[in-house]
Amino acid sequence: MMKAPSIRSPRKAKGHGGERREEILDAALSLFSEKGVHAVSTRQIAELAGISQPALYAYFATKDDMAAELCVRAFAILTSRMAAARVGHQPTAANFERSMRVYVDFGVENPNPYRVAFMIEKSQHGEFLDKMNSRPMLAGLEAFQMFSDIVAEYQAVGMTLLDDVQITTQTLWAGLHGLVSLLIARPEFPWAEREVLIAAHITMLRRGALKP
Amino acid sequence: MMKAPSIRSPRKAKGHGGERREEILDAALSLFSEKGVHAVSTRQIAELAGISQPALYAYFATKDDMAAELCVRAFAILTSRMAAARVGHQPTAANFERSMRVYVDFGVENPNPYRVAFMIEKSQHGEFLDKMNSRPMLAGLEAFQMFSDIVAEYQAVGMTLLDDVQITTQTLWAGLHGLVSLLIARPEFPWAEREVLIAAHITMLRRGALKP
DNA sequence: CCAACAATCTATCACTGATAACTTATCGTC
DNA sequence: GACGATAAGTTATCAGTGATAGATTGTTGG
Repeated sequence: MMKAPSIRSPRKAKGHGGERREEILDAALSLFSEKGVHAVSTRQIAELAGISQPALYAYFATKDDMAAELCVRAFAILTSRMAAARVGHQPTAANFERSMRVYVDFGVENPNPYRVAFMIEKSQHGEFLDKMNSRPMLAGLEAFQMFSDIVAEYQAVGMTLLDDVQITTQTLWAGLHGLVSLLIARPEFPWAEREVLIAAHITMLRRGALKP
Repeated sequence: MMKAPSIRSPRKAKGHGGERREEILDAALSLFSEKGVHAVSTRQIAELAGISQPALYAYFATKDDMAAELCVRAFAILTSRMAAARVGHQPTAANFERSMRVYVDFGVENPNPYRVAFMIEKSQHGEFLDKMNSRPMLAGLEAFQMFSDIVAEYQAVGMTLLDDVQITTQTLWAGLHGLVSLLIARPEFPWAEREVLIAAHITMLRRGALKP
C-alpha cells in the first residue's frame, strides 16, 4: 500500500511507474469490453499498456488468464453490492424487488465487467478449462451464494412459492441475467422504455417466485 | 435433387461424389457442436470433409459464414417448431408452458446457433458485424416474432397480467434467454437437475406473466 | 482427341498466442 | 562508487490460424 522505498524494489524500467499488472488489466478490460475477448490480440493489449507483447506473459500465463482475473473482480464487486443492499432489510415484497434491482443495476451500470464476467465464451473443454476457470468459478459461486442467502430469507418466512431454495435462486438469477445480458449485447433491439421494462421484468419475477 | 448427368457437371474430382457444400456443413456442424465454433480450425473441417483447407473457400467466403449458414437453418427449425406447437392450441396455461418449452429445448439442443445469434460478442467495427450477422439475426428475429404472436393470443383472451404485449413478450423472452444462455455458457456450474430446473423456470415465468 | 473450364491442390501470406534467449535497469553489498 | 545477482523488458522466433494466388487436375461438350 504505502510506498516503502527500502523494503522492495519498485523496478519500473522504461517510462511509467505504478503496477504493470494493473496497467495490463486496465488495457485488457477496455479492449475486451469494446471488441470482445477473442477479437482482441495480445499485441493490442500490450500496445495500449505501453509494453511489448511478450512482457504480458511475465504477469499472465495466457490471455484467458487476463479475462479470468477481470472476471473474478467483477464477481467480487457484485457480491459486495448485494451484501450491502441486504443488511437491515426485512423480507418484504418491496425489498425483494430492491434486491433484484441491485443485480440489474450492477449489470446495466457496469456493462464491461458484466460482459467479461458472465458473457465470456468458453475457449476449450474439459479439464484444462476447469483449471483455467477455477478462480472465476469460485468467485461466481460466492456471488451466487449471496444471492441464495437472500432467497433463503424469503423462504424461511414462508414467502416463496417453492420450498427448494436452490431452484428458486437459479431461476431468479437466470431471469435477471437474461434481461441484463440482452440489454448489454443487443442495445439496437427495439426495446420498450428501459425503466419500464426493468420494473415490469422484476415484478414478473417476484410474482413468479413469491406468494401473493 | 436427382442426379441429372446431362444438365450440369457433378464434377467430383478425388474420391467422393455428392454435394460438397453439404459435406462441408455436415463436417462443420459436427465439429462446432463438439468443440465450439472458435475452437475448430478450418483445417479440421477440411480434413473431416475430405478436402483441402482452401477448397472450403470455394463454397464459403469465411469460416463465420459456415456458422451463419448452420445458424439460419437452426432458426428455421425453431420457427417451424414454435409454429407447429401453436396450431390448434387453445390459450391455456399448460399450452403456454409448452410453447416456452419449445424455445428452451431449441436453445439447449442447438447451443452453437443460439450462441451465434444471441450471445455473440461484438467482434469488429459494426458494419462488418452486421454483414456477418444479418442473415442469422433476421432468422432469429423471425422466431422472436412468432414468440410475440403467441403472447398476443393470450393477451387477446385476457389471460395476461399486463395489457402491453411488447413488454410481456420482451420480459418472457429475456427470462427464457437467461436460462438458455447460462446453461450454454456455464455448463460447469452446479445447476439443479436440468429437467426440474427448466420446468420450474417456465412455471415461474407463467405465474409472473399470466393471471392465475 | 482436344480446348475449355470448373474444381481442387500446393504454396504462401499476414497475423495469432506463446516461448526462448539476450539485454538492461535497479538492487543490496562491499 | 563498483560489483555480481536478479527482476523486468526487449527482440527474434515458433507453430498454428484464417484466407488468398496461382498452378494443376479432371471432366466435358464438340
